[in-house]
Order: sequence, then C-alpha cells, then structure tokens
Amino acid sequence: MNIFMDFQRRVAGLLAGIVKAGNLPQTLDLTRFVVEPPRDPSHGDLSTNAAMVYAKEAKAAGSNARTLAIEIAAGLAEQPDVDQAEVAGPGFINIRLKPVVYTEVLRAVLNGDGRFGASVQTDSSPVNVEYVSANPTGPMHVGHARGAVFGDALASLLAFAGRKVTREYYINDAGAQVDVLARSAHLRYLQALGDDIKAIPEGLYPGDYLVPVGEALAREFGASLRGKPQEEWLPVVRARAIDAMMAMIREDLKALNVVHDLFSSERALTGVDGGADQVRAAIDDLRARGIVYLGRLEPPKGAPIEDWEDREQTLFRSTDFGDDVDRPLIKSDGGYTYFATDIAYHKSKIDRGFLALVDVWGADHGGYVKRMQAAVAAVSNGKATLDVRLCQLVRLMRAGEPVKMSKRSGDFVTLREVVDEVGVDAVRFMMLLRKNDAPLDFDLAKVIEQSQDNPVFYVQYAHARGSSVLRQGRTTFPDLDLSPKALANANLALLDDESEGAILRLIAQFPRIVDQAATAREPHRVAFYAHDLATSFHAHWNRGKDLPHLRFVNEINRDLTNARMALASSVTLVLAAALAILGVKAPQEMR
RNA sequence: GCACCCGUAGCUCAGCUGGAUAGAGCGCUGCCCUCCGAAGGCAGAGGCCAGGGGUUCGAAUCCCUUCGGGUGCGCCA
Repeated sequence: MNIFMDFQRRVAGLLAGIVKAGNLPQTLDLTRFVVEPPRDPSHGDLSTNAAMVYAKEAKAAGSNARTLAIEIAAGLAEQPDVDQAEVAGPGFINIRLKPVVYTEVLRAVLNGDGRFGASVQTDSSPVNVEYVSANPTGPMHVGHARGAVFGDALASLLAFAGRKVTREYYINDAGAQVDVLARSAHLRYLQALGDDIKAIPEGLYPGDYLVPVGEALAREFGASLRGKPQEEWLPVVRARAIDAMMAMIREDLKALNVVHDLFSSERALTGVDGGADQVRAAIDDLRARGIVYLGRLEPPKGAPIEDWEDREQTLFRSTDFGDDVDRPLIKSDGGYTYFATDIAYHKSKIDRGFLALVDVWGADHGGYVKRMQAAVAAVSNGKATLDVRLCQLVRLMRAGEPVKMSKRSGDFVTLREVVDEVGVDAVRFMMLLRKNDAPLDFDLAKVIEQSQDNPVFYVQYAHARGSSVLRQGRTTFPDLDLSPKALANANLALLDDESEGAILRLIAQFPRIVDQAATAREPHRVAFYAHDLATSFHAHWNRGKDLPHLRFVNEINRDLTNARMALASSVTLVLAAALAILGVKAPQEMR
C-alpha cells in the first residue's frame, strides 16, 4: 500500500476527466507530475504539483493553472478518505487525509508478514547484479568491502522492490594475475618441502596466506612437482591456488554477510581448459557484423607509454556506440584482452535472458564504463542496458588518523580484520550510509562507540527499544495478544498525538522510499530512511519522559496501550524490513 | 591534452530525478535530567548550495563555461 502512488493514480484520473471535459488538450502526458510529502508537515499529508506542471497546456485550452488547481482540488476533496484539499502557494494542491488512512497503513504493516513496501515496482523483469569480482589472488581487503556491501544491498533492494534478481560474481581466473599467483604458490610449495626460498621476489605475492596452499600442495604431490619445468607444474598449481583463494574469499564474503547466486569463471569462457571458446565466438559474431576490424590505434595522450609499439590489431568499434576510441581485443602475445573476455561474459548474461545488467565496480575502473556499455549495446543489438555503479575508495581511519595500507608489502588491512574488530553490522551500515560515488572515511574507533553519535547503534537501538516496549506491554497486560496480526485489530484511531502522527507519516513513506531507491539504484536512501524513522521513534519515546500520558504503556487504559503496541510493533517491523535490505541485524535488545 | 565522478553550515554528509522558508549528525552556545531503558533530553546560532551565464511559472537539482579536488587514459584486471 503506497498512498503516494495511490494518489498519483487518482490525480491522473481527475486530469483525464478534465481532458474529457475539454479543459485540457487530448494529448496529455499524465506521468509528468508528482505526489509527494510536503516538506512542511503543516501543509498536510500529501502535495502535488500537477496544476503547475500542466499550466501551459491549461492555458492553451483556454484555462489556467489556478483554475486547473481548483478543479483538481475539488475532485480530491470529494474522495471519502480526503479531509481537505486546497490550493496553496504558486499552485500546489495540499491534501489532508482522514486519520483512517493511517489506520489502514498500520494494518497493512501489521498484516503484511514483513512485506509492507515490497514489490512496489511495476517492472518485475529479471535483473542481473554483478559485484565484488575480486581477483582470486588473495584475501579481500577493505577496498573490496564497499563494493561487496553495496552490491549485496542493491540486489536485496531490487529483489524487495519486486525485481527478479540474480547475484553474480565474476572470477578473474584467466590472465597474467593468476599465473603470478601460481608462481607465488609454487614458491610456498618448495618452502613446504624444506627448500630455502629466501625473500619472495619482487612481483610475486608475498602474503603469508599462500603458506598453507604450499603445504597442501606438498601433501598432495610430495616432491613430484619439484624440478619439473614450469609448463608442467603451473596449470596444476594454478588450479589448486585459485580454488584455495576462492574458498578464502567465500569465507570473507560470508563474514561480511554477502551472498551470491552464481560464480562465473572467466577461464571457462576462454575454453583453454576444454569446452567452447565463447570469447572467440563473440568476437567472430561481431566481426561478421563489421563491428570488429583490423586497424591501428593512436598512442594515448597524457602519460607516455614507454614500450608503445604501433601495430595492426583486432579492434572493437566502440566509437560507434559512444566510446572515445576503438578498443583492442587481442594482445600482442595472441591472448585475449580482459575486455574481450568481458564482452563474452556480458554476452553470456544476455544470452541467459537478462536485458537489465548492473555491474558494481571500484571507481578506479571508471574509464572502462563507456566501452563496456558499448559492448553490451553491440552484443545485444541495443536491447540490453548496462548500468555501472562505481564505488569510491574507502579511507580507513583510526581516531582521525589514516591507517596505512600497502598491498605490496603484504601487510594490508584485510576485510576480516576490520569485521572482527568492529562487527559486520557496523561495517555494512557505515558503508551504506554514504552515496556510493562519494568517498568514504571509515573510522574504526568511531563505529564501535555505543552512543547516538554512532548511526548503527542508534538505528538498532530503536528496533531494540520497540521490542522492549512490546515486552513492557506484555508484562503489564499479560492477556493481550501482541502479535502483529492481533494488533491490526486495535483501535488505531487512538493514535492522535502529533509525534505519533510524525511516525505514522514516515511509515507510510516506506513503500515510496523503496520504490525510489530501487529506481535510482541507491540503497543509501534506505539507510537514511531507517535513521529518520529511528529518530522520530526515539523522539516520541522521549516525549513520554515529560508527558507520562504519552507513554506506550498506560496501566489504566488497556485499549490505548493496545493501539500504542500496534504502533511500536509497526515501527519495529518497518525498521526490520529496512535493515534486512541493508543486511544489518535488527536486535531484540542491546547489550 | 581527453573522459568520468565530485564541490551544499566550522567538520562529515543528505536533499525525494525541477517545487513552497535549505536539512541531519558532530562541534559550538544555552536550558533540562527523582519520570515506561539517561550508553541522556530540549532549544539556539551557523548558508551568496565553488564562481558566472542559460533553459522555465520555479534551479542546489537540467545545459554551457571558468575555477578547484578525485579517478582513469593499448598489450594489467
């Protein structure tokens, strides 16, 4: 139940009637106006700009904005659940609803089995969300965490909003990086056999996390890989190392409460281990359509490239699809570029029936967006769209001081360390409380603080407090049924205090927030909403300190207590739904 | 040089896809706390929305431009 969408339809209906009466032109785009909560609550419950939006059309039909506003307001005022509709300011129509509307909202929450606000989107088509996709060459560090949390929350948000979501992880297990991994693991293997490997050479992965991989190789193969040429041991070691890294990454994801439906392998697309070469197939297909050709590129401007070699190469005509230059698909050593395999990968998503693709990347890949969108357009004949959400980097702080991170030395801060220190809920909520394209300072000292300064604590506390209020009510009136379904039958008209009204209005907005956050693909809006709802709940609770008659439990008024239990229950249900989207626990009590 | 992102209170950031008087937290100032949970509560000050043009009934929001930051710029991913 989305009262904003509901009234959007009603106003559209009134406009259609006015069109019929000849006071507006026949061809009227009825989607241009909005129904929204007015910023100033004294203006009522809903507000629409419809009359102003169609001012020009009204004039053309011999009317004007003012007259149109009056007509719409008159139509609205006749509706049974509208208390009052009046024209205000430059032509806004402010609508005051009858209290029964909020009674119905609460009933929808209480009877909704946690689905209040769900499935608000008219579009329920499948959408593919790809996120994390970290190289399987080591444990996840905090830089990965943001994209992981963002992607996971976005996927949950879209699913809650009614889209059919597939969550995907692309394993970059082809290319030079995993060969470096294999050589690094091989060194640890020799070490496990007792060889003196001295320092890890420059360019290899020095982290200790490869030691157990070396030991496992020694257990499995004994000394049989020692002394063999690299061509023989590398594929074997690589496969074991990638498996070990992916197992580690899955553990990291689990610790972060991040889930995926599907892990797709880049290597499998190339067919190097047998199977079809889907990369080649994709390139051939594009070549047949004239989108792939042999040509030369200009050397890039800016930082000079030392070993630039002018050569004729296989290029993708991405400039036909909005990119700045055409992009190479085959490296000088004959292997596929990352872009080539990525084209095949995105094609595979499209072939699996997805026309809506979302990729979550780090901001350092921003320069890659245009060519990938060009590729998706080319491969799908313009049918599929790729939306790339870039996450800015995270600066890890401790009490205001940056924490040094150096991946090369192997002592970078891992995701696991941060989760262990501050908890998964804090990590997730803090990362979602920022727009994804804004940089984020993550202060370890601050997020474990248990005070109102800490938004994670503040929101969770609101849920715990709501639960506590229900426990309190149960103690005072042991015979009351405080299950949501039973509370839906409470006399909700008794909730007539102004700060109760503020909470009711916020609850009514939840479906709208979900809808807009899903459309904008911005889960942070849900985080801010949860914080707002928590604020208004805490504020109302605090009013009970000075005004005892506003307290949730009223020992001499059973019906009033019951109604207020319904309010408390609704707040916890909506908070729980919002927190579930964010992947943050909604605790019954704080400890 | 080019592309993308960003610039809103002292600080960290929202701003509902163009609406009414610009929002929150921290910090600051003042008052309050015997009271369902004080790991507090209430209130106040604080703004040329980086600058300049444009579009329109109406712009922090859309377009152009200048300045200032960030990220990238064959054969890494």
